[in-house]
Amino acid sequence: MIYDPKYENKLRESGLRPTKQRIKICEVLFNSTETFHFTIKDLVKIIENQANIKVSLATVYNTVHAFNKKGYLKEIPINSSQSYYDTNISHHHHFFDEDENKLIDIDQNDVDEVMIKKTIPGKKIKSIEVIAKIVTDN
Amino acid sequence: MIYDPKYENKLRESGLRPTKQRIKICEVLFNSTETFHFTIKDLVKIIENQANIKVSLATVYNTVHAFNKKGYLKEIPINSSQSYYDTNISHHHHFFDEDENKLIDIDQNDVDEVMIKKTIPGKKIKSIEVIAKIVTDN
DNA sequence: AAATACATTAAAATCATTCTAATCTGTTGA
DNA sequence: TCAACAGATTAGAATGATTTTAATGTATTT
Ligand SMILES: [Mn+2]
Ligand SMILES: [Mn+2]
Ligand SMILES: [Zn+2]
Ligand SMILES: [Zn+2]
Repeated sequence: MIYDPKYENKLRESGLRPTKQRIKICEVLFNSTETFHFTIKDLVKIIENQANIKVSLATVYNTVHAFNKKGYLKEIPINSSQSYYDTNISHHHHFFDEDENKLIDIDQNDVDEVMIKKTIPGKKIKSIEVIAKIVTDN
Repeated sequence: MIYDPKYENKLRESGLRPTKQRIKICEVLFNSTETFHFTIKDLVKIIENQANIKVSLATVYNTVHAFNKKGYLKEIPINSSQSYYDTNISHHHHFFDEDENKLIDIDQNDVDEVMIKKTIPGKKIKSIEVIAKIVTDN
């Protein structure tokens, strides 16, 4: 089997071997020009729809976790029973539509850079996320 | 039984009757001058420690949900299997210490107001939260 | 090709949260 | 005051996302 070297690199750099299940996950996550937000359940559904190949839940979790740890995916902090991930790893922020339970990107340009004056001794800031909850206006 | 009218009001305004279990929960949540962050598990532990009275998990969830809905508590968006709540309902933001799994307040004064230029038709912003993840610096 | 290390999988375990349904208590109005 | 009712409490069951297990399969190394 010939692997798209882009995916092979992403996988190896994430500490994973390029297997056909993982290549399939990569195709779903990284093939499109548009980035998107997803839950594990969403991802499994997409794979099943496109699927000639079966991927177990355990493999999906394991692969998404490795990509998240490596920084090829970003987990978005949301109050939900499910984790939400983003294939857009550039610095940006989010609306969370509470009616639809959907994330919407806010460009970095659409928010002034968040400057935090307070510091915690011995700690460094790893990430800053802005989450704006939105609801139907009426 | 004589209720502290402060708690009786909070409860009634949240649509709940003032029972001794709920008064106890109020004492833990609202008695101290210091605000604090907690998970349901934390809260149950505090109640058990101070406890002459037994409160079921179902009642704790039910009461916390009612206070959150009414705005007497705030749920903080965090990637965690547990929900984190805040007794500080004033507008402020948070560090999340990933080593300790603890929230730390950031005063409104310590962050410039977050202005979002983007709008979504038919939707209004309900809340804006800034979460800065911090880790040991070395 | 054989040996090894790592991956896949179905199924079980875990654990926070929600639900159920039996029992109990605060509230109200006769 | 006190019966009747609405709502509250509770233990335990159910749910559902996530993690773990352990048997089997596959990529990689030698
Ligand atoms: Mn997670
Ligand atoms: Mn919740
Ligand atoms: Zn995004
Ligand atoms: Zn706080």
